[in-house]
Amino acid sequence: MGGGGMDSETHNADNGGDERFKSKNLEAERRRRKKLGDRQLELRALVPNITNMTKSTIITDAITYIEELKLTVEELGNQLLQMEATSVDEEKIKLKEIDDEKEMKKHGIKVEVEAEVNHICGTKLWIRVVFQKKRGALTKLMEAISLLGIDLIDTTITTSRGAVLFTSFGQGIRAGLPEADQMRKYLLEIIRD
Amino acid sequence: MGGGGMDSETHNADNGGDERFKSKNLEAERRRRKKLGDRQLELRALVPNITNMTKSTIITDAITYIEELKLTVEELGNQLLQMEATSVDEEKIKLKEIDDEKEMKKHGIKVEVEAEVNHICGTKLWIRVVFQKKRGALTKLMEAISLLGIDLIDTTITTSRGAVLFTSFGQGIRAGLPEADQMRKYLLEIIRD
DNA sequence: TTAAACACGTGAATC
DNA sequence: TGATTCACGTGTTTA
Repeated sequence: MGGGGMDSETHNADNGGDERFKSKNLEAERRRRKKLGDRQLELRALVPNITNMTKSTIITDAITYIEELKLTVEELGNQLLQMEATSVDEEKIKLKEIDDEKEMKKHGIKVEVEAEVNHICGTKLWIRVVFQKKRGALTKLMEAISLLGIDLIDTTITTSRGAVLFTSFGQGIRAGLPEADQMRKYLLEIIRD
Repeated sequence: MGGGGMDSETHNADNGGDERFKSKNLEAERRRRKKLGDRQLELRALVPNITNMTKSTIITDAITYIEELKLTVEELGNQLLQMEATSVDEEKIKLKEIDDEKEMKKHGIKVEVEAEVNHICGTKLWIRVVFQKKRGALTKLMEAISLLGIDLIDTTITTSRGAVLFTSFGQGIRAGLPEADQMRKYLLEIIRD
């Protein structure tokens, strides 16, 4: 930590222990340097990727760090935008489902799920299911019916005011078809989820 | 732009017009200052919110800017994480779709396939599919239609002599409904596989 | 030793 | 004016 450029040759032998000249801004300049040094230290502490301790490199590292952060922000923003764009449809669907639910309630359809299974003759049967419209519900219902071993001969599906009416005439393909009431309860469970 | 702290009192009258002393590192120090100044300028150019042109404030502004960027990155990351968490279902659906496709190929419906998709008005459309009866085929078809973003308003399914006639009146729930012919080909692929 | 980095005190400039 | 900032040349330290 060397002394400054203050002229060291003009040593004052005549002035004794007194100070030589003392610029007015000497102390102020010291404060300024101190402050600046502190700032640089703070900046250095904030930047993670430090290549060197020198003053120039601190600033350089800070620059590269800022650029990295900017890039990261941009990338994240893009990803988020893309995500939002793709999930807009999902949101719409959900909103539509809510609308369906509200509409259904508005029209006083209180019965959430209703199922009826009737044997007709032999393995022939008749199914009627009423439920609130919901994504995947119909597919699950048909899958369940298929798993019960029922072949759908003639089916009508009608959607109205957020409700779905499923009516079908079918036939069991296996010998041991379950009881009607059992099937009904099973289908109810499926639809109720 | 004043001259430096070089001792001005030790003025050399004897050396005439020649340079006075010229420290060895004078030029190097000039280069160093130049470089440092350039870095600071670069940093200043990179930071948008500049409160003051002074050297200290440039660094201060850079610090606050970095902190802002960090915060922004964190926020965006959290949002993205949340979004990804909510869109996991979407991924699951897609994976399930692939699985179902494989399973469908295992079951296989190879003959007698016919599909027709007609736009009616806006997102409303009419679908007709004829195919050979096979276990699970109907379920897959309905799931495919659901995946296309089509709400089935009114549907009739009739089975006769091993063939299935599927007729439906539906409506797209998403904005970007594919072209009729495209959907037709998609349904054909689903059924044929 | 050389070369680079640094802190210092100072004069000038800016507000 | 007075307070503050800056660039400069220098001596010293460090690698």
